[in-house]
Amino acid sequence: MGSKERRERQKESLRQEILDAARDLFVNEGYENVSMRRIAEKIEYSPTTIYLYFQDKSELLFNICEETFARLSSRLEEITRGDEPIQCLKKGLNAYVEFGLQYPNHYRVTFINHPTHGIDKERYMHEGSMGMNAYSHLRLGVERCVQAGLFRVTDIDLISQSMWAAVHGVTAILITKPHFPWVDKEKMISLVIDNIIEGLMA
Amino acid sequence: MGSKERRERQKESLRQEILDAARDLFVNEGYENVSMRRIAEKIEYSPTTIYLYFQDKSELLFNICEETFARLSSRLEEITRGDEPIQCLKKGLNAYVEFGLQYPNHYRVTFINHPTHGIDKERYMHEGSMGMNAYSHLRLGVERCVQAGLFRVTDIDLISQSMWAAVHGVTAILITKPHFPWVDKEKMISLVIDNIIEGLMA
DNA sequence: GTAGTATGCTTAACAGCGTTAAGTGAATTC
DNA sequence: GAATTCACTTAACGCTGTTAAGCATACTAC
Repeated sequence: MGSKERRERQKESLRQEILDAARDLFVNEGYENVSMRRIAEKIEYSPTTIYLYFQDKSELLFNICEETFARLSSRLEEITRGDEPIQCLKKGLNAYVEFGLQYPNHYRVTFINHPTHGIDKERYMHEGSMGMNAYSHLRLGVERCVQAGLFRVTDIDLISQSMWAAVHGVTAILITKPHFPWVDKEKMISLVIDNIIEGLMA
Repeated sequence: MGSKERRERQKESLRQEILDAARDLFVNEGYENVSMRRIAEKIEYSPTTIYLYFQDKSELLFNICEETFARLSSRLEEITRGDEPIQCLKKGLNAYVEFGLQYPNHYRVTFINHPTHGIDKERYMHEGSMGMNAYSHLRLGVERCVQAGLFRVTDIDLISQSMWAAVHGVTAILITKPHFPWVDKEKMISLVIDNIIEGLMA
């Protein structure tokens, strides 16, 4: 009796269809500018159908973000496999920024926008989430530099967090202020990364 | 015939009342979580009355932010009047972060949240705005360091922008991710600022 | 002093939002 | 063939920012 499995497959396929439609709209128009009704229209179902597959709008987004940040995570993993720890770290930080600029709406939602008074403050960036996964790659890169005795500071988490803050700053500000008269985006990214690492080296 | 002036004063006073109510709500609960109806309730007028004094919700916020960032600007001005250019710069950057953490909702709205597809992308941070004013103070501090020959890079705007990006990063991430297990917020702020300046010095 | 107008505010409504309760028609089970 | 389950829809709730229209009060002019 394969009918049960067939129906299972159909359900899964609609679930994916919803996710695809939502991703497309979120990425191109931004989370806040996309309504459940518009997603429903795109897949040609009624709005309420979505709620049979996802708890609410934010869960849609969460799934899409985890998926995207899994890609960042594996990208970072490749990079940090290199030999020279300082160069790896630089490349990793650079990849982080480039990734954010490549998926500004994902980045916006995951790292820039409101936890405000919401419940799901800890939905993203908790133990085991893809965002945390990416952070742990950065941490590993820092650890290697510290263990090689390359830095004047030795608190690995302190360093990692300050680096994250700095690269987040470049990424976020370039995304949220695209009309500011930036001298040269690439130069600025490099300068931030170089300075923060240069400043750490003895 | 002072009646016209009296009415003028009354209008101005209600305008302020609206602004005060809106500021209080925005700062304590966040822009997105406050409705026009709630502001109206607080001042005991009908919601539509607000529209006789302000074009829309975003204009309310804009006025409040300009007001707040004027304070940041003057705070920075005091600081950057000091003698030792590097110390001034450090203090200025520190003051920037502290200010952001002191008024997280103002900061959020002005520097963190969506321009998305809106019209008023250039409402904040344009020539003559208080945000830009604050930036120009930072720029002045950098200029003094460059002219004193203290930095290995000499492009003043490039340096200023990379510094802004870095301190924005710390500020923003501490505001938006308050539940992340930060090692020590103050230490992280210091490390970012120290590193970025250390990295620039020859 | 009264008619006419301008001012300041309110009531009612529009079009949209996320979300839920109730209902419907077809497929599956017994 | 009847009962039940399943996938989905229709209608609605309560909220949002915002606008159009209306209604008193205060001011102006004759």
